[in-house]
Amino acid sequence: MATKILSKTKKPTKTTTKPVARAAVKKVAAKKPAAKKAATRKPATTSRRRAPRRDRYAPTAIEARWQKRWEQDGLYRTDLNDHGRKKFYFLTMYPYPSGDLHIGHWYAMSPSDAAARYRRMKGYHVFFPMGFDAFGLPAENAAIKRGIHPYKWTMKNIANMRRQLRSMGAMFDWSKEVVTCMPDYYRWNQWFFLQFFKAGLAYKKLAPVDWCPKDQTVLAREQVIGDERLCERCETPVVKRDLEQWFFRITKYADELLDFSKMNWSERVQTLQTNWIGRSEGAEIIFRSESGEAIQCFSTRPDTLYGATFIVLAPEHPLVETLAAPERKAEVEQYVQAARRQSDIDREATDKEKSGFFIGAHATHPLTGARIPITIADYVLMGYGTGAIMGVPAHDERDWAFAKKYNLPTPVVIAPPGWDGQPLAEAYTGEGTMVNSGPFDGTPSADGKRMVAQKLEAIGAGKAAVTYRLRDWLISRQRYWGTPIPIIYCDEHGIVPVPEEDLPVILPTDARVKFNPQGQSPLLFHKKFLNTTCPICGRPARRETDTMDTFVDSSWYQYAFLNTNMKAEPFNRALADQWLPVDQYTGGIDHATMVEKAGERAKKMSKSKGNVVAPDPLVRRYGADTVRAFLMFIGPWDQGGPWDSSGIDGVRKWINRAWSLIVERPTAKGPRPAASDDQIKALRRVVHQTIQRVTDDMEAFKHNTAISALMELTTALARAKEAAAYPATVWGEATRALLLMMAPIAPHVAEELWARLGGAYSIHQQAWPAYDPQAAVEESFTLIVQVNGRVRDRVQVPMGIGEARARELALATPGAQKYLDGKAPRQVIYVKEKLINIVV
RNA sequence: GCCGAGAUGGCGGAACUGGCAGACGCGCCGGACUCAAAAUCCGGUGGGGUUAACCCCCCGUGUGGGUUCGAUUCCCUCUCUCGGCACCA
Repeated sequence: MATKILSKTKKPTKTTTKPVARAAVKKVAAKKPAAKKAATRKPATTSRRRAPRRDRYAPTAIEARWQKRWEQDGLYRTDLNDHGRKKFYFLTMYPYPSGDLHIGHWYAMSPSDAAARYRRMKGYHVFFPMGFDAFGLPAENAAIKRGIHPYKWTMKNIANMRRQLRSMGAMFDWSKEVVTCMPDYYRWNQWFFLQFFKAGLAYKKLAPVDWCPKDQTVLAREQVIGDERLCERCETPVVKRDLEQWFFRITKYADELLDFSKMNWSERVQTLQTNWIGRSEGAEIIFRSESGEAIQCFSTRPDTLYGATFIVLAPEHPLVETLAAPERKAEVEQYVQAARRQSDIDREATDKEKSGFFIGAHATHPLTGARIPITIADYVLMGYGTGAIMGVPAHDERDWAFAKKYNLPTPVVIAPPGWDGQPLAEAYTGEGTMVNSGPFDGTPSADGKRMVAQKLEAIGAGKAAVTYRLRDWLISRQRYWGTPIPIIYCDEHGIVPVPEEDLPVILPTDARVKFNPQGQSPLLFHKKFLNTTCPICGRPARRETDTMDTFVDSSWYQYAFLNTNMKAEPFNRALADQWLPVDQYTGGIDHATMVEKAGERAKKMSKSKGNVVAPDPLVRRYGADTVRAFLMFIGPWDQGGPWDSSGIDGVRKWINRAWSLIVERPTAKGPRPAASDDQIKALRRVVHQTIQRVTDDMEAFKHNTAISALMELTTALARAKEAAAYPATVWGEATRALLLMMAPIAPHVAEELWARLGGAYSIHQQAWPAYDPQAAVEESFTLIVQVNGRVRDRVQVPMGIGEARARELALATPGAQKYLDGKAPRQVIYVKEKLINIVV
């Protein structure tokens, strides 16, 4: 649903000091005294052999301990009524309780959690709720296959997935959890339905649905697999069938959905949305048949009206039967049946030859009065526009193909630029000048569109009109495991909405529900549910037995999380005003493709190898911190990609190194030299440069590069530790900064090490480290010396060097001398604190 | 077909506003430790040429062109990959 797609991460401008920081790291490294190498290893070795097992990094124990403590202390409970700080609402896709979390969930959620934790440390009042999208077909399938009741199956899965989600160590506020299959939740689906019904936005009509002939059931779109359109469960080709269905009139809001002015959506998502809505401007043109019927045709090119030489109706068009000449009825019927039998994929194949059929009737051209034939053809779709078009072969490729096949005339009415008056070799669909168009001759086609529409309106034969590809939302499912639609059918009063005070209409969970579908909702066979009384007259009546699409649940869950009293209202207005809009949503369009990929892979693997990419074993082996950090490290988050665990060792090693940095003594025995002023400066420099890098990366949701920076900092600190003894203030600042920056990414180990350093509980309630630009500043830089754009030398110079001096130094370098070869420079380009390019 | 995103070592990926391409990690190679292996630690690692060695040189960010002192970065062409839409009138 369009409303589900929220904005992606913003891209703040970013300033990195990467090369500078790197130089600093190297510098710190270079300070490593030769003594280190020479130092005798023996004592260190023995001590390492004796001591190590006791204090090795043991993720499982640490993680369990801190998770318990956080839970006890309610560390992640958000007081929604606290107005003190700037709010930040993180929303992530709530999972379907399929039974097991897969790696795609972790991929979507860990970076979200890291971002949420980062915001919290930056002083925001963060809300990060979690829940379950608990209605849906898999529960019913499980019931059919294994005889477990959908409710039981769902609840069992939710219990397991809660445990798995907790093992991630995310800062979800479980006190606000929502489970959509609970009456307190779905009663509001029903309530919304009733409001829509009253406003005329919920209506019922006959509509074609996907139908599996073997399972005797209606399928949701996502249950129809692949281009072959096979049933998900039994791989039988799906067919179309007409059934009475409930709809929400979302098309009424199409234009509103296209207005992005108040949205902060990415280009890509806007395009998707625009595509999806498919707005077309044009005109509705009424052709009268000779029998007097009005045929409404939609066209985006009213300017080509004078070139219309035939009318095409969709085979399903309601006028087909009325208009067909008696002697052609049989054949028309045959063609219509053939078209209906085709699967969508055949019908919609663009390269297929156009087929059509003259139905033996004619219509009158509204402007010229010409007599033009009425045909039916399967390239016209009932579901779009009016289901009828005017055929303008000279200016539409499909009409061209159709006209050529059936030898219809193709008069040119839009002259292409520089047209020589000769017949065209193919359809010309571009803009041009109107010709052979009576009073409109000479009008540019762009203006003609408007003018022709006005003319039609003036004579009552049409008007300017807009159509959309977007259809109304079909919300009914002939299924058991969903929200009952709160409607009652009375013989006397027809369709009667359930009174609001009677909500919720409870989905019966007793054993009398038969799940094997008969092409109708299983609820139809549940007499106690089915039979009720009419709210108006009190006489026996029947309930609607269809249930709602699960998208209804998820279209408002961001409100439900903010609700503290689901019994009284769907959401709390004051809290909604305070907390919405959602500040960051993950799980939308981009990550959806990742989850799909992970899902596909999992499917494939389960088929071929009998195993699935499950996070649990990984967590047991590496710990949640490593798994989280690895998922964030592998690449830019929004690019996704297939799951591949090679490389996870690198992340594990990093956390290990951070562990030893804090926990272990320096390798070398005996006193280290006191750190020199230069060493202290260099250490603080790398610390503060890293703070800057990591802060920028966290802001930009670039966890991969944030982790790289932290790895570099860890290395630099480890080397510094071996090289010298730093004053407690300096060393403390450095190690604290490292841990604080690790906290969002690897929350458990950061908390543990923080505690060991004597830090106040909890690290997750500390402020994000402040960046000191003074400390980060470099004293010198490497001036690149180029001759004709190629690097020929480098020279280390002080920061803030003037151009004249830089030029002097650069020209004096051996590299420059060699390539200048005595020639005088023609031009010298100086880029401040970067390079000098000498052009000869 | 249309729209969008992308293409950088053996692999995942990095690169500010046009300024040292390949950060960080994996893998691989070499070394230390070990009876040995694992683990750990240290060093190396784009390709080619040249050298006894150090040095040094050339090529290199999908293709071809352009702008520029200088292009992974900006512009145009083409190829391929991924995603969306697709007989939408």
